[in-house]
Amino acid sequence: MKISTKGRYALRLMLDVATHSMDGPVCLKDVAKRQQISDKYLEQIIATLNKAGYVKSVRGAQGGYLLKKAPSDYTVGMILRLTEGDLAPVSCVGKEKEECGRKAGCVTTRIWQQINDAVNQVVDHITLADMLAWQAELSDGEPDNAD
Amino acid sequence: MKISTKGRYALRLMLDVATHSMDGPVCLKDVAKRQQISDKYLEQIIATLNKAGYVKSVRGAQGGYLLKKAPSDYTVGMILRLTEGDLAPVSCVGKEKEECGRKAGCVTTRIWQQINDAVNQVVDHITLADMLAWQAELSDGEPDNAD
DNA sequence: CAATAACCTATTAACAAAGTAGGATATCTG
DNA sequence: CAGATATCCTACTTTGTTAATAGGTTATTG
Repeated sequence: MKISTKGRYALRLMLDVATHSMDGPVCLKDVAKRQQISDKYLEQIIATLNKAGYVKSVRGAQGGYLLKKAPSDYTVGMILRLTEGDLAPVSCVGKEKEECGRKAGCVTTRIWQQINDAVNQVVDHITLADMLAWQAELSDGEPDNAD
Repeated sequence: MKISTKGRYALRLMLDVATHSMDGPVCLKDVAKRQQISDKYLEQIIATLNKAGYVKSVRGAQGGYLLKKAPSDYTVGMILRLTEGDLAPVSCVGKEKEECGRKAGCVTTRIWQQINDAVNQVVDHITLADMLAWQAELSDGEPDNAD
């Protein structure tokens, strides 16, 4: 039941870009430094976000990444599903249902369905904008992890 | 975010024992046949359940397993946590918290915490007794998977 | 005593997670 | 234009976990 680093890093990456893109594109080297994540690994992760059109890239010196839309347009669910794949606890529930043959008399499915619903309820109702607000409220003026 | 076969099988195993223990101990060979799971694998899983005192074993011919308490005394959460380990989506949340250093300014933790709470809310409020009721309601007289 | 079934431990095959590595391409700045 | 910066792209490796298999020992019943 763990969320992998890919999904967790993707979320921190998006949040970091959202936080620091006031003055131009945010480059991965800086994100890597602030978030303490390998920049090479971030490269792979942002590639997914880029292909999905979640960020806009600016190549070359002084380049980097920008969010394509407003922070309030990105739910945590969107970001996690893109990077993690379906968040369903088993493959016979969720978007990409895989039938298991037993479906009819299978009572455990109800549980997986409820877990799935509960998780979605959380992740689909929190946006990057919410997280930005939390951040502001927490550090209240101080920089988060900036050096 | 997947639940492994270990946890899923454990749940079906417990439910199967609960369902079929009216007339004496339930042996793994029968569970394996009904649930279409390797009996050798079930052995390992029930060992965990046995050590935790969730089931009572009866050795020798005509032996098998029985629930130690009433079905209503086993929540899905108990069974899953025993076999899967902590259900928390990340290691810095949940029972066995692992500090990650960033804790203070870490805004993503709130999300993992909320997911954790949501999942627990589901699994800690469903018991084997509930599942037995669902089963009865579904098949309504017919045997579930019995041969 | 023979069949049954729990108990115990080790091993393995397959897969995924988590990152590394090395280069090609585009763009800005001096 | 040259050089620095930073994205882009693909392949590889390492490590750990999952999901079983395998092969035996011990206890109990008929």
